[in-house]
Amino acid sequence: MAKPTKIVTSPPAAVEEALGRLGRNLRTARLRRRLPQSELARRMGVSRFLVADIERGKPSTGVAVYLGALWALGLLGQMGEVADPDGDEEGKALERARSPVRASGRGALSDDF
Amino acid sequence: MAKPTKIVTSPPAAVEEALGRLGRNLRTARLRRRLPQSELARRMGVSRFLVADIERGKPSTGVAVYLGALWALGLLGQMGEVADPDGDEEGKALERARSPVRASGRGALSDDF
DNA sequence: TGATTATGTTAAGTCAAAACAACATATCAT
DNA sequence: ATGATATGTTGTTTTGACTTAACATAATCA
Repeated sequence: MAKPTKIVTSPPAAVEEALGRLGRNLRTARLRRRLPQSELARRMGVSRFLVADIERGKPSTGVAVYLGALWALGLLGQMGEVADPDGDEEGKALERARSPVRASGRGALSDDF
Repeated sequence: MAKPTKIVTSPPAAVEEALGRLGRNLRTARLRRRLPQSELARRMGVSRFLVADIERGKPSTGVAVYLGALWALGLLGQMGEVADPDGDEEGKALERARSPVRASGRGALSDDF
């Protein structure tokens, strides 16, 4: 990661908490499936140390490692809702406030780039 | 990241897809809040380039950066359900199959370490 | 229109993420 | 108890993630 990124070296408490819980959840899911870290690591194509890292909620580890674990455990689907625009009530409210009338329900705000 | 981690350099399609959607969702949420990348970056304590990276769904970027963005956008709460043991039907089924009778509902499988 | 702002792009330097090996210590069978 | 398996720990090496800076190119607005 190089030049100490503050958010990674010492993340906000809420982020650390979320990371810790995610790690514990991954561990629980793995144990339920009776997979050793090494076997899950093999399926993901990484070393067993990375699996240990994510189960500890290590902040600096790449997202793809976390998502890869979810994928290998058959739990990736749950990521779909995470920042889903449809569930972002605050964001929708802000948008409504800007253009109160418009929008027939889909694809307001073109965010293609 | 060092020695090219396969799952990070070329993740499974499902992971890449999930990452892409997450990135687009983050972008949508930011735009709705009328925040430039630089301002979101400032609140997260990182450079604006990192924000651009996660909106593109870059796999090698640290989890904490993604979660930090969710946090700065007020969307971190949605992470709580991600690998939640209660929602892991397959895992619960496996556990039930191992100890068919037990379990009064809570905290089967001690996963403290 | 021109001025301001937002985002993309490139380059160079720093430093820690990740792999690997080797050993220590659980944990689980038998 | 013994043996096998799973996880933690330490140290070394490599290389790419992240930063800053400077410039290019939209996009937005008075």
